[in-house]
Amino acid sequence: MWRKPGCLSLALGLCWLSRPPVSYEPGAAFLCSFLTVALRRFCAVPQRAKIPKARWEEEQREDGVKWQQLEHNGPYFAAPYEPLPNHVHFCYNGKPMKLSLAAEEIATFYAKMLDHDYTRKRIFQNNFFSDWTKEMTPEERKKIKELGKCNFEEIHKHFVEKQEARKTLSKEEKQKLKAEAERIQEKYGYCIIDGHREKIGNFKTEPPGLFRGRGDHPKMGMLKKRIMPEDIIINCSKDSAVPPPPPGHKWKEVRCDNTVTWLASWSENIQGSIKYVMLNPSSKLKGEKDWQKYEVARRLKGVVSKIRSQYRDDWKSKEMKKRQRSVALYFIDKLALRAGNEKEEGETADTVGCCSLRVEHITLHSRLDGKQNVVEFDFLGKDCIRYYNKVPVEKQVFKNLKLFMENKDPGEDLFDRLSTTTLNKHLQDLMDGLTAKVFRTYNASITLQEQLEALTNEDDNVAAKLLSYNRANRAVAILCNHQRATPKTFEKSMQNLQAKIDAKKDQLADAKAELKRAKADHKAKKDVKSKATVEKKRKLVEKTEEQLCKLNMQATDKEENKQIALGTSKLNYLDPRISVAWCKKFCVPIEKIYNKTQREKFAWAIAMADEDFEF
DNA sequence: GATTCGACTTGTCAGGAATCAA
DNA sequence: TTGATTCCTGACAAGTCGAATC
Repeated sequence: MWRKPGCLSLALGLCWLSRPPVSYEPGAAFLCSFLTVALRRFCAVPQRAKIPKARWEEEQREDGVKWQQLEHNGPYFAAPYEPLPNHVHFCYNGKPMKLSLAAEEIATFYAKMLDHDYTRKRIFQNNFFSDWTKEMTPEERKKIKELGKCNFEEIHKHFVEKQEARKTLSKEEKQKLKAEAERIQEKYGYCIIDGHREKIGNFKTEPPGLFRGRGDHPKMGMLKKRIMPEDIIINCSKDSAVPPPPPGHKWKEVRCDNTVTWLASWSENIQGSIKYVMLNPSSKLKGEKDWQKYEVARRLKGVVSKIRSQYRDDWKSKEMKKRQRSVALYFIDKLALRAGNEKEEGETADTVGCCSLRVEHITLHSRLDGKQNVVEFDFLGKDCIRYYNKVPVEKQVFKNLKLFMENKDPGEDLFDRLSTTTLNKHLQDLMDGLTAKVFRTYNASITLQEQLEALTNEDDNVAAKLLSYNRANRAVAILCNHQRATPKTFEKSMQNLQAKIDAKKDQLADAKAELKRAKADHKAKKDVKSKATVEKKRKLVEKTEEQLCKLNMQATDKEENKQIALGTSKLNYLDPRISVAWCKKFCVPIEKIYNKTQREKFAWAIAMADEDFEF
């Protein structure tokens, strides 16, 4: 049996299958191969004995091997350091001091950030000064002893002026810069993968600078070193031309590993982690992965009630380990908390997720605001974004939490018998491919679908439907705790919008008065001309009413969106097929909800989902 | 079973491009 | 045309999670 969404995919897929890769057009070839894989993976796959050998082999490759051919031009390197002009001075203890090139370059990194909050933080200052002195000459080190005596003002001013000068460039000069950027993009920004030309996501190496860790990151201000060709590992296919390193340099390594998706990589010096050059989200490879992710979440839909009833049973388990696991899973499911991996102390900011919650992060209230068994969460999550929530929970969960907290210090782990590894192993046993983060994807997508169902009114105009869509999206963003700081210009732009609304109201009142007059005129004259005037005025009233309605919708949307960021959930958690289906069903142009880049990323969903799609 | 490493996704933010209003 | 505002994009930090290693 073919699954329902697969039927359409089948038709589209067979259509595209006949197109060879060389006749590539971004959308077309993408869908061709995309739908081929889809047909195999998510529809009922024919038995081994019934499919040709070549196809069977291709299927076997899917899980391990990602590509057969990969060609690219390597990464694009940051421009070399340009020394400061002679008239720009660094001053120490009130006196100008000429720095060595290496020390001067690092001083410019700090100088550029002078008006940023970072340079007012003690950790940032200390880390910077410590790393800076390491790069100084012995003479400089001898002389420069205190950051407080360093004056970077002139250097800062120099860069501000440089930036201003860029803004005032002539049209021709701007065109020239644009053309150069396009040339670089054209040369380094694309690769050939299995016969298809694909856009690369980040083809430039990260320039040197000062590390901007978020929150109270203990390493903020440390020097991020310049990446050289000798640091780069190139990944390309054996039979393709190896990209030439910049003259006078060589690559660290050239390898051919087609089980991975990166084109180049290097190790960064702050945390010792690896950075990668990868494909753009619009690429077939990324699209396939995105699709797989949502299919796993859709499979969870089929087993979630069973999983929920099991973890409820486990709340009463005799094994402490099971109890902790079941309560943690309940939080992950109900509150869309992240898994919460262990982190090395002192290496990063102190943030937590579900499994790494500590006793100090929750407060239990038997009664609060008229509700029973309330858990108050207060902790810093990813990127040091505060998670604060008061949640009434089932009595057994409340009892368990009391038990988990017994005889523990505030700094101790709430779930001391649990780790993300053991939790995920358990989830894997419940459903193939299930991990903690799948719950976030599942709950986000199902919430969007349910909210759209509840909020959309078929008879509304497009503006009202969009407000409903954004409200549904907002419900998900709140669930996932995607907060943002109120934009600095919020109040002003709200005032501007209100002024527009007031002006439109006046306009409407005028239009209505004119219509009234025209009606009276027509009543007296009863001729064709006056009748036409009435129609004209009536249309004007209708148009103005519609415009006013649209402005009101915008104002409501803006106000409700003040502290919520919709982008992250839209890009990473909401199955795009839900949105595509909604657009088709309610005749809303897709451009109203996805911009160009988003449409490219979700090309697979736009081609695949019809109005009946159900997550 | 704990730890580390590698590969990937998710998330925020700054700055430039595009759009709008005067 | 210009300056203000909004939107979009790229940069890059910070997560997740599986595999390798001890």
